[in-house]
Amino acid sequence: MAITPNSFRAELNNKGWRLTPQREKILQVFQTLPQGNHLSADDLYRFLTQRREEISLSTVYRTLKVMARMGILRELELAEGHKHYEINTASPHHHHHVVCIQCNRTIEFENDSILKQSLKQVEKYGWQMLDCQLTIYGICAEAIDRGYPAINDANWRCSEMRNN
Amino acid sequence: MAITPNSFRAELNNKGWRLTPQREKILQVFQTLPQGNHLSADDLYRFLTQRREEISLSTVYRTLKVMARMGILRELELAEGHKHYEINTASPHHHHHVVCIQCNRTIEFENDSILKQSLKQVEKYGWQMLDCQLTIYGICAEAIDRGYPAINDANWRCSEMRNN
DNA sequence: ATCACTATTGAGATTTATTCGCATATAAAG
DNA sequence: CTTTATATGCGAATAAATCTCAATAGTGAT
Repeated sequence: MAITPNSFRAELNNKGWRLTPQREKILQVFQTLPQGNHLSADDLYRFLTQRREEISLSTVYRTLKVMARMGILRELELAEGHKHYEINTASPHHHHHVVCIQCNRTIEFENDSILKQSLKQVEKYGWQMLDCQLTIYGICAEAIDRGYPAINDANWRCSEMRNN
Repeated sequence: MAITPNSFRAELNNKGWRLTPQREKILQVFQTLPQGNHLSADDLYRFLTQRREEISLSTVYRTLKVMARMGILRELELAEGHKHYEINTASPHHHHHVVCIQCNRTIEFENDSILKQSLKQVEKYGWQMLDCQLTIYGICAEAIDRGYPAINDANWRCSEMRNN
């Protein structure tokens, strides 16, 4: 099931696109990235150039976009103001994020039921799913201690949970 | 439960901030926005200036940020390259998005169980939730017809759903 | 293997969204 | 009414991402 250079080439060619050394390198980086790490375009560019790989920043951006469109990478919108990317694995390693908007800390968690519900949702419309991301924005315990109480507290009770 | 100018002021003052005419106007715009609409900073700026309201683009950006941090607005990351904002209502009108990465079309859907699961998740860590967003990226039926098959098709079967 | 075709690359300029700096204005609290 | 710190407006400054275009190089066909 895991993508290989050859299946990557096949998928690219299938759309009239090409496998280049740059694209292969980028795939390789993401595949060897420890579980839970994600890179920005700039992170990736620095990483590759430090390894003396020949690649330009433009190509990094272009390749990230292509791979996200193919569903190979997940484009994450955390709280830093720029995008991060990681390998888009299907269940069981598919995960979601909790982000503290005060300190930018992120926690990952897995939840297969969200994946299932998402799939059901898109199939209802006849779409194809590339990725689904549940991102929870909140305030971490430490930030609360430092005096950042959120206001919306009581609002976040589902109707069902409210009457108790 | 709905926020009023007065409760808005109270929440702002509570943090040492102020209710200004600009902030009140912005709240009002979002509150009267038809369900399902979302605005970019620029949309909002144009809308207000067309109504001859006195406000600067900087203030629009600043206010959107403040209100998102307070949990009053949801900051949406759809597929257009810039952020969109909408009122952040709790259940039952809380909704999520399906986005076509080819044509940028978005569909909303409601799902209370996602809200509940998110809440459970953050409480586990002792955090406060401001917002949770499930965003599903995919390819709409029309785009598939026009020849944009996604590659990841078979990957998106949960282990459970695979063996049938 | 070679060819022709067209996608891709690299480098730098450019665009677009968003933030910043600072002087002025103005809510809020006493 | 005064004080004080926050908020505003304007334009300049950043930062991320995209575009331009000539040169390069995968691909499929011959």
